[in-house]
Amino acid sequence: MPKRSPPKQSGKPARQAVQARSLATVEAILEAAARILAEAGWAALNTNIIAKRAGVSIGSVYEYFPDKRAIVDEILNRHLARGEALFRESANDLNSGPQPVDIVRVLVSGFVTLHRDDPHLHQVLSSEVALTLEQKMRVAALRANTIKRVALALADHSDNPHITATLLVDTADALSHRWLVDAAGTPASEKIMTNELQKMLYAYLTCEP
Amino acid sequence: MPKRSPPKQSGKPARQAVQARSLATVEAILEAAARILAEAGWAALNTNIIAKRAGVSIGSVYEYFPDKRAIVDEILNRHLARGEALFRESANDLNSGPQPVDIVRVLVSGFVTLHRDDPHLHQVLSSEVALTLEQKMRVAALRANTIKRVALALADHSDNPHITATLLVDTADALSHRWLVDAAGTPASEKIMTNELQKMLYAYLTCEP
DNA sequence: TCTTTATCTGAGCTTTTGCTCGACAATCGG
DNA sequence: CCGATTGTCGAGCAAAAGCTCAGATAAAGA
Repeated sequence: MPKRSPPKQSGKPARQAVQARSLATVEAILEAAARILAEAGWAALNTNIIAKRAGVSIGSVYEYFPDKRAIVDEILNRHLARGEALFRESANDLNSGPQPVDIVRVLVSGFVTLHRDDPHLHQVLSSEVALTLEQKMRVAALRANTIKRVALALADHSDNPHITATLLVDTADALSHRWLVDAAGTPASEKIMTNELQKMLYAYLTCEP
Repeated sequence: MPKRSPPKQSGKPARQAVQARSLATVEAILEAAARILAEAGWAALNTNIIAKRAGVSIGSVYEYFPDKRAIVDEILNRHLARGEALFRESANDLNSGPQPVDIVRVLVSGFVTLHRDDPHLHQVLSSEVALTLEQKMRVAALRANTIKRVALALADHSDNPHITATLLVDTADALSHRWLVDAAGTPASEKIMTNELQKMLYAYLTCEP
């Protein structure tokens, strides 16, 4: 007869934390994994190291995560969730018929906020960790929604809002990513560059050829 | 007494191909590795698979490459070499006091050419394979040189050529990468987007606030 | 307090995979 | 044509890393 009721019978179901200490264990595991990734990269990440750094045993890791990938997935999911939340907040700032300056400012400051968070970790996540199909679709959906929302705000300022919005969004995302994430450690002149980025997007929006 | 003279004594020196058939073996190995990366990603790449797909034995792989990483390094080095060659060619197009339109056109078409080559492979290389410090420095140097060259051409068209050139280069690189590499398989409207990209860069260069 | 449930432990099993090595085959030089 | 050199082969070794499990400990419940 089975000795334990809830844990697992043959390698599958992960335990759901209920007591406070187990909650802390889960967080310690996630934090340890994130720090190892940020400091040493994906190649250095293994479950034994995670357990040691989190101050728990390897067994505990597998009580809460079915496998190694699930740990990284949770880190990734939390980042995506922050992006989605930030999108919802920023969308409000585009409600009352904003002018080009406002649109550009909201867009750039939004991506800067997103990319300022734990740059080393996200550098590794974006350049060393392969996303699952589901995660790729979630990223694509967030991008599509952002473009759609910006296109709406651009209705009076462009004769092809969707294309214009695509340029604005992709540029703000890619450049803030490059300066804040890829160049993490080269603080250079974040202020100057983001300011210049706004100038470029504004020029694109307002200048007639 | 040692049986073989050149091969290796204790695991280090890789053989240098001299006969035609061994040259073909090396190319087959590199091609197989590239195809596996492009089709299945870094996680699916192992030396036994590479050998099988290349139609050679695992022993042959280690005759020409000291370890697995060296195979990927060679693929990476060839791509970097193409980028550097393309830079030298394009630099010539910026010699005779080019106008903003010319500068933008050369820049965008250069990055488009670079990113059109084997998009799936390079998507994996840029999002799953960790670069060595040396490779990162080589990429940084190429970027710095490109910016410097563009800044020179901009001398008469900007009061801060270096900052302006940084925006132009990083934007052209990042956006063409996103549309041609990340979105590989979504051919969408490459023509339209790169055209719009040129419009944006041109507006930034020529419009006064 | 005593039972039950929740959580934690870590030695070690198992699988994966990078890589070696001794033998064999092809090509070349003279 | 016949050594010498270059190139090929693939079973299997060894290390790394993912993961399991039986039992110990802590908290909750009665």
